[in-house]
Amino acid sequence: MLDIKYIRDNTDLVKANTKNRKIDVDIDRMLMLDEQFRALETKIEELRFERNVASKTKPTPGIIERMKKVGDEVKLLEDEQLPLHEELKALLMQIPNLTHIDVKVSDDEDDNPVVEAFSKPTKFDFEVLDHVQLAQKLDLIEFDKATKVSGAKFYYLKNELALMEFALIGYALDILMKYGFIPFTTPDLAKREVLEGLGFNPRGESTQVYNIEGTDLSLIGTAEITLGGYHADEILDELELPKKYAAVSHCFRTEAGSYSKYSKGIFRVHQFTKIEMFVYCTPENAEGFHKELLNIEKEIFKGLDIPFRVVDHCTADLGGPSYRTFDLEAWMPGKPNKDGVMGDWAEITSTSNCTDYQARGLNMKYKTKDGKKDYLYTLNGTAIAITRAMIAILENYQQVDGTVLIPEVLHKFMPVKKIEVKVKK
RNA sequence: GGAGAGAUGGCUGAGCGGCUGAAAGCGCGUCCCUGCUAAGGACGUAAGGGUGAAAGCUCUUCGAGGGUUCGAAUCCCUCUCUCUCCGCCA
Repeated sequence: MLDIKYIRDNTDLVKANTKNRKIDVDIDRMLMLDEQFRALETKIEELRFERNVASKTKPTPGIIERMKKVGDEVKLLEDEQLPLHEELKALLMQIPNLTHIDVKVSDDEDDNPVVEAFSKPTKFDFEVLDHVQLAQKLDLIEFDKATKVSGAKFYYLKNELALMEFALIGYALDILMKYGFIPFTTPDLAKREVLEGLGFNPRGESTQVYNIEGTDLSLIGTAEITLGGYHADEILDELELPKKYAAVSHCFRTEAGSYSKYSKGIFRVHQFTKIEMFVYCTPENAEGFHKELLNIEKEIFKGLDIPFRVVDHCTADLGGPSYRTFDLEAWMPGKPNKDGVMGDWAEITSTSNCTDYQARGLNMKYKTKDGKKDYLYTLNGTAIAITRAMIAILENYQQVDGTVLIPEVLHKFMPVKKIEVKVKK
């Protein structure tokens, strides 16, 4: 969340930013609630002060009578204050983070400028198949069985593709270790307060989050949640920064309201495996680490030899906590573009600089040598999202003879170099 | 799942209705003495909020939430977590 004092002092700026982000929050109402809340707070404090003074010593019967009234009045005012505070907080949490000066202002969420294009789309001299067709021919994914067992948008990975999950994990972790990331596996469930503190909304109408009935737990949609909650309510020493973490986790998403979006095969699913990078650092280092995260993502996909480009999220497409977000989009030969022609770019990774927005939500600070305290900056980035990477590999590495080659960098992590049609036994 | 013990500041740990935002020790900081180390002394040292230009004044917080009371770290209820023992189990 943003600092409410900042919003008070920079109301016009915050309003404009919120509008650019296409978020509809009644900021005037929030400020009005804030003012009422503080006015009540002052009254309550005066009464409590009176009571505290009286309570220092044994009171006379007269004072006891007076204090009974004071107590009742405090209670009354508190009851009046509570709903104000709740609405205020709810509104405050809806206000998105500030936006990097270089981010394109646009109200079209597809209007993300391409900032770097590294390679040309893969060329084929035969008719390409999409990953669903390839997976079927090569017996790599089971959709029908998954539907039977778990429902739509679930899948079983099978044969070489099941092995490839572990190979991709091994490959990506090797690179992350090189950059000094501490490897983690984390819980797949997290508390509501953690999700909310990080700027995820587990209860809204179009929530992406699965909640566990009868608990305050949610299935995580990304390890950003468990890595971001890791230092909740802590004050870190500046000397131990940065903290660079990388976690392998399952990710669960309801995909509510995403029916119109491209969702063939394993592109948009309820569950997948992902390695997430997360960095805690000081404000002045955040931009540098954002670049580093992006560079690592690029290194991973350059190594896999997948054509990709980098886009810079426009204001309409930025998530609430993000100050700036870059995506890697891979070339997916089997994905139809908006004109219905086969082949399109599709998101495979995303890295965000969340400045102090998440740290304020979870009360995470750092302390300098001279004892100054301030909120940490947090950044996150996808090292590899397994299903999306698999689509890119299958579709870009398909051969004229119907086989799929395994990227060379994965060879040391897998016992096969080529995916072939299985002989039925 | 059953039985018991516990949860207090950066840490250890006292307090068990009012003078306790909290003894003592450790740690940390500033200064003094000594000055090669080691040791010694003085003072300071929780977080968050309101108000204020600031100094200051003030409120809240002793796992969380609720209750009793003029007054709660202290009493009552509920929950969460930790530890020990038993059971079960990958």
